[in-house]
Amino acid sequence: MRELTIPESGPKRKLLDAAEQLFAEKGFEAVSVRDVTQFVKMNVAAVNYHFGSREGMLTLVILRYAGPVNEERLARLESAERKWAGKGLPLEEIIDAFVRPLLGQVRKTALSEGLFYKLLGRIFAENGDGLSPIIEERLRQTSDRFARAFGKALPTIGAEELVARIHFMTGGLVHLLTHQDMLANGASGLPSMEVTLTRFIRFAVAGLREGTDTEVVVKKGPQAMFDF
Amino acid sequence: MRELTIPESGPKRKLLDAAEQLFAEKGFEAVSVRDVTQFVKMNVAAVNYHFGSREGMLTLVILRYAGPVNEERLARLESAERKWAGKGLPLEEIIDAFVRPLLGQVRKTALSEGLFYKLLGRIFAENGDGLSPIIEERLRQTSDRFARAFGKALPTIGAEELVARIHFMTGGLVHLLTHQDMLANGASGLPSMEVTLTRFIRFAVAGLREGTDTEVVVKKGPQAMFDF
DNA sequence: TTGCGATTGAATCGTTCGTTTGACATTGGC
DNA sequence: GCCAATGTCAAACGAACGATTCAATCGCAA
Repeated sequence: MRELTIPESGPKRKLLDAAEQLFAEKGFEAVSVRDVTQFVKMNVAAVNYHFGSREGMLTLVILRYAGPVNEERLARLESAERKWAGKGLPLEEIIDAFVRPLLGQVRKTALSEGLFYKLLGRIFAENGDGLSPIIEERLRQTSDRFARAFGKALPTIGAEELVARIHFMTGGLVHLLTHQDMLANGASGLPSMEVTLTRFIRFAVAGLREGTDTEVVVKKGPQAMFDF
Repeated sequence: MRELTIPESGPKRKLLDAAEQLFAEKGFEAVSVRDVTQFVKMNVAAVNYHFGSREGMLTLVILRYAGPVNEERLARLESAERKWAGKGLPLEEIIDAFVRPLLGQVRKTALSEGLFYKLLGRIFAENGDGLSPIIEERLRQTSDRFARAFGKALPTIGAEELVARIHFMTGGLVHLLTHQDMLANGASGLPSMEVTLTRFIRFAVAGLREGTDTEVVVKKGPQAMFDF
């Protein structure tokens, strides 16, 4: 196996750029090493020479952006916690720290905005489903850290309920990233990601904060258990 | 191409059952026709004989459950609309009509509960991304119908905002289905889907109803182009 | 029993996949 | 000029894929 550092130029960089574009367009499984090498008119063997395997290339593609995104997430969260030390950290700030770093990384790539978000969406959608252990570990660290922050900000909500709500939120975020191009509405074109994320934060804050814990006493029949 | 009706017994049924289980476990792309036929100790040619192609089999697997789910969704929505005619249809009822049919179909399959929800999640996750046109059309009909109902129930929310919020909600639902097994929490085992869906409805209602339209005046950055 | 359509079986087709090989080209230091 | 490191190249490998072929077999009405 070759080094796992991210190249700033040269043929490795060229391959990574091509791979990331194709992965974003068609998904991780739908792109072969031949697709990638032909895209930049290089030889098939180049991928295995530079990355050891297709998997190695995939790992680097993901690491190149998922890494910085997760780091910025944690940095923003800690900065916010310092700022609100003593007082309780508002829910909006946590969610903001979780989603806004997605915006920060988009300009560092040659990809179009939409494609970049799709790439990120695909990364977070798998969430350790066949991804390399390195990536999986980093994702887990981040989500654990945020889960604790959410718990502090929402002390009246039970653990099980909270886990569920966080899952709902992350699901919405993934869907938002991967289906961003479906948000276009008639006359006006696509809303900017800035606007979409702001909308998402409002949505998520409301859903997370809703009431307190859900009464989980299933009364009798399969469907008569609503009391909101 | 052979007939597109869903068999109640016989070798076609046996193949469909095997395919649906494997698709649910590993995903649509990760299962070969050889996997399916070997699973029930039939010949490789059986799939192409009975369904015309792998794609034909996949379409039937999806149609067998996505069909009834969507039909029940529409039936429940119309029933609720009749019940609340005149008065405004409450948001909870719309979402309930959208998600509860998922519960109704689970007992009609030999699959374990968890696997069945994964299957449904995979279906709705693709949402016309490579699925057969027949299925795509039905999904589109249903989501159009519900989008209109949501619009009526939330008249103060702008169209673009509403589309975004519905996307957030469906994303959460898909994630909930596919990652249901991650909702387990320490001591107590998995919460029942009944409970999880109830939680989801509360979450979604709160997010959808939140305030009115989002103020979309982006303060300084380059993208200030919204005026609804 | 005979005949016939429906089904199954083993074998094989042509493709595509990730990966490997070994020859060849390029480069920089001595 | 020479060596070794580095990179590129065409070619091929074995495995897996969906699909097809065609003979063997089955169920069952005539």
